[in-house]
Amino acid sequence: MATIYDVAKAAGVSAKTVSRVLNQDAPVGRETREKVEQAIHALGYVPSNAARMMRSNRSGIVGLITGAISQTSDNPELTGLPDLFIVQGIQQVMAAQKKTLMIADTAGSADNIPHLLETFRQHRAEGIIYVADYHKQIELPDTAKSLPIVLANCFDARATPAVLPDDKLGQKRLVERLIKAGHHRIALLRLPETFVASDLRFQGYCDAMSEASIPFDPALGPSTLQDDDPRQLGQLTEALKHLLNLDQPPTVICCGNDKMALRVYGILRSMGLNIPEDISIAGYDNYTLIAETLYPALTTVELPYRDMGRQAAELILDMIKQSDHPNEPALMQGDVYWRSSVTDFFTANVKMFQQ
Amino acid sequence: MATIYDVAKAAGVSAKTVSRVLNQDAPVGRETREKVEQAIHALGYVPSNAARMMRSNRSGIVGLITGAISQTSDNPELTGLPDLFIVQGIQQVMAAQKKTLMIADTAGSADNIPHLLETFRQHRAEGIIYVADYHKQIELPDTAKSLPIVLANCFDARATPAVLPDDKLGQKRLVERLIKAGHHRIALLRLPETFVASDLRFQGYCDAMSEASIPFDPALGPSTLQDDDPRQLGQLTEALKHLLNLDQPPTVICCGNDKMALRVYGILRSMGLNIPEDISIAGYDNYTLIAETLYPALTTVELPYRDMGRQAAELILDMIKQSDHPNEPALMQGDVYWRSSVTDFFTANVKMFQQ
DNA sequence: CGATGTCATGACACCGATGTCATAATGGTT
DNA sequence: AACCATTATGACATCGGTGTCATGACATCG
Repeated sequence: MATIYDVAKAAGVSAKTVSRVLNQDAPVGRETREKVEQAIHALGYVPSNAARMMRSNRSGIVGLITGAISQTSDNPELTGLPDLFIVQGIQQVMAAQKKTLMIADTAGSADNIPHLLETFRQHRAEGIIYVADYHKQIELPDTAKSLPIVLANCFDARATPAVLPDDKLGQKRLVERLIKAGHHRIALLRLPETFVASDLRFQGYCDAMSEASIPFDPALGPSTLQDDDPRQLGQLTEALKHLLNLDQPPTVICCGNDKMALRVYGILRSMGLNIPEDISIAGYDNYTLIAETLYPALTTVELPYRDMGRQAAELILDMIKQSDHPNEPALMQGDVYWRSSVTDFFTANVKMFQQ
Repeated sequence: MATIYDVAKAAGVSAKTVSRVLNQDAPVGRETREKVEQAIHALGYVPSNAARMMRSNRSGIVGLITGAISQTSDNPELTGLPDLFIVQGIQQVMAAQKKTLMIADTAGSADNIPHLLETFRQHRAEGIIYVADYHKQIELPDTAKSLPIVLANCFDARATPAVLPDDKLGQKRLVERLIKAGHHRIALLRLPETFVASDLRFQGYCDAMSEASIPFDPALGPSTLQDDDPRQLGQLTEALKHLLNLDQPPTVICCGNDKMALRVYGILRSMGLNIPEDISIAGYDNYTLIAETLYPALTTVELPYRDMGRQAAELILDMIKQSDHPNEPALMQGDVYWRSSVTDFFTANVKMFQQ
């Protein structure tokens, strides 16, 4: 590998002049510059980041940790899907700022974290972002104190700067939109309570209902499911039967997430019900693979992963520059995606009048 | 940040002795070692990778590129989902070998690649892995010649070492398993022909059929869909109607992927058909979010992403060590996941006898 | 015309590790 | 006792860049 001295010799100048050409931090004669540039090209010279870093003490590296961090063992199948969007958002900002992202995965065990941090420190990473696979509380090891750190899609008890989805507002907006479409009997199938999002979305649901002066009906509200997997199907069937057998059954069911909506589609159809003619369905996450593939396409709320990534990246860059960090987590808003799984009674009426 | 000299001073020894303690490459007196270790701990000293690298010239860094690389513009929504599993597989191997992964994304444009490579070179990455989001052919810019490089989930015309899913064998195994379950009339809804996997899986289908001496029926075989999105629903409905109206309709339909199977579920149900009582469905990808969530759960073939990642990582490490590279792409096998969306006539018979 | 300022360039030290070589002390051998 | 091998340690150069300072050549200004 060619060095700056090789280039200097080839161009007949000093190493420092080559350095100046590279960094454009001091005037260089046009003729000299061209000679140097030719030499660089001819030798295929690429400056060594390591050597640069030795003097400047600025690595330009940001560390990124994904995977398990809390002690509660997650479902390994579940992890790792949507966080990629967060990583992409982070990448965008980092690339624009000429920072380099160094990525590491806990491989499912929080025990690896200290070692990962050690590696990042060796590379003199300027800051660290930890990305969780879904909105949750975590606990960082004490080792992670010395470096600026930002949490994405998670938070801890020590008010470490965090970027979170605004689940409350998202659910509220969805329910508001449903009400605007003429729905009053709105059921909510909640995620298991172990999920932070479960309670927040329930609050959003309640807020929207009370602001529209629709009294809260316990029969519609708090159906909470226990497990995430196989047995859920039975619970879900029970919950749906319960809702459909009410004196005033709901006109729309909000599912805890798009995956649950996918299951609900299947169950309702096996009961012979059509969506949205017989009942409307909404999800949460805007997991496009599901939401857009389902027939009819699913009305849902976006989890703004890319925005969260971008925000987290900008936050960590700020913290690196000014070592000044916010106390409140940043809440990122997600849009409602209105698709054909929900009947809009007013649009329907308009159509009827037009006919 | 403390340096090795700070540690040396604190411990009352020379820097070189600290270095020896760190690297355990020469004997150090027990008492001295303990003093040094205490000093390291007290100062929170972490050796600088940059300084190390200057002497050793071994960075321990492997570069990873994800995202668009070919000129054909991909659907940005589609990209970036499953490749994370490949990245996880790579990570596992790298962590075990104490290598560090530096990740970069093309942000949807192949034009960024030269710049990414430049960055990797600056960090003196020892090799590069490029990960594609689905099995496809790509073309690397000429810049990517000097470094060892491995392609994962893609290949090029220059026989760059690659790791690919064995789509042909996967489809063959699935069809063999279907035949073993008593199916003879097996339909195949192919992916659009622009996908490399489309043809390979068709070959696998043909191989399995001919080895079982089932004559190829063009009415069942080559339904190829055009687009990936909205209009597909219409095409899919047409194709299904065509299949169901045959004199001898198929007993099972193999879908190009799990996403297509998800659509097929919806269409068939809106036609009033039950799965698998009226007709069996199989997918491809083992996209668990779909395959396990659907009711009934979907029989499908795994795309062995984690294995591919591991294989790619081992390959690049070999190439770094021995600069000896294979000419044939490594084909990774994926298992058949047998779930309840396909009727097994023999198991069914056994049950009937037992009743 | 001398003083001052800007441009263009080079010499040299330094960043923080580690490889090489030197040195001193210890213990075992002949 | 003289010699050698081994252990334990330090001095110093070096990796490849960049910061600091010095130098010479012009141009500008009062």
